[in-house]
Amino acid sequence: MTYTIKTVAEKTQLSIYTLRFYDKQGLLPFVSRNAAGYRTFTDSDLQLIHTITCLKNTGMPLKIIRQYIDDVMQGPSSIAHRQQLLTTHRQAILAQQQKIMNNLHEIDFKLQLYGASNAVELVTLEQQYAKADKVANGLADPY
Amino acid sequence: MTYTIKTVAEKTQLSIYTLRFYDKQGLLPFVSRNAAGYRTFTDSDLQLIHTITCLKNTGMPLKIIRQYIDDVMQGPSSIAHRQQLLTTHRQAILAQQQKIMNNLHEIDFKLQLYGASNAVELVTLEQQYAKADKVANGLADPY
DNA sequence: TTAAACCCTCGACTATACTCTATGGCAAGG
DNA sequence: CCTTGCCATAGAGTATAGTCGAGGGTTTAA
Repeated sequence: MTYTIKTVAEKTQLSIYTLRFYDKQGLLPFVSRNAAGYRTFTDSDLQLIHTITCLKNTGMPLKIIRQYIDDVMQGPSSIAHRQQLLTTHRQAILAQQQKIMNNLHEIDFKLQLYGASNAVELVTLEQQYAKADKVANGLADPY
Repeated sequence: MTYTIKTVAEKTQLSIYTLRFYDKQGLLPFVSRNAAGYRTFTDSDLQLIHTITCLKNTGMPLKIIRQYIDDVMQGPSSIAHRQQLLTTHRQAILAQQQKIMNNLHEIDFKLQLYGASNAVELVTLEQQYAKADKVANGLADPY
């Protein structure tokens, strides 16, 4: 079974433009062409594109994804380097998740404030405090 | 207590350039200027900048952050809109976290593969499959 | 009072990741 | 055979989020 770029675009939720762009960036060296120069995708290609989107979705820059793909093209000799790339990336993901969770808690705190029965009062007070902070320092009130 | 842009940059881990850029984008309408036109930050300003980085770190585009800040400047009358913005954003964060977790599992699966005692064999096999997939479809072998 | 260290704006430049247009070749159905 | 639709490349354009340099005013400390 082989697929045209259009079919792959539908299957992967990537636009045709993006697929061609990725190819231009060296992310799809594994995609063969037919006699007419058309990209001809196989199932194993889809697997690799899936891996690429996995890495992209977790925030890996295309440059690094390219390194990983280069490793894949090189075969088993690059396993150690692939491990290094993915392990480093794994750490980055976890750190990022942690950071986001902390920030989410602060957003939840705000939501709690806005959802309180005396929200108007609290928000007004907050603004009064900010204004006072300006006035006390001889600054114009921007509110 | 007031702070210069340099001090704020140190405190917030944002560059001076970024702070000025944010101001230019309308994210810091609450920052007053002194007689010489210098930005003069108060503690309440730092609080708001903290909120901005919270939203930015969780992936909110500057355009939307600006809407939120505009709400804050408007006072208590915008509470409903702030709630709407933050609630929507909260959903987006959670969806994103879920997606990342799923992708992380796949990366972990790869790492497990590369860490297996017979990793070389498995990776070789994988590549053989991919090659066979090409050959079976009359395509050139890109590996 | 003057030099170093800051601050300002404006506008140009960079990086990343697409997105689209122009131009032209190939392919499948009527 | 020819039109419609899909494929190709090159290169320009867009969006987002900064980053920086030039030119010029301000503050501070020796």
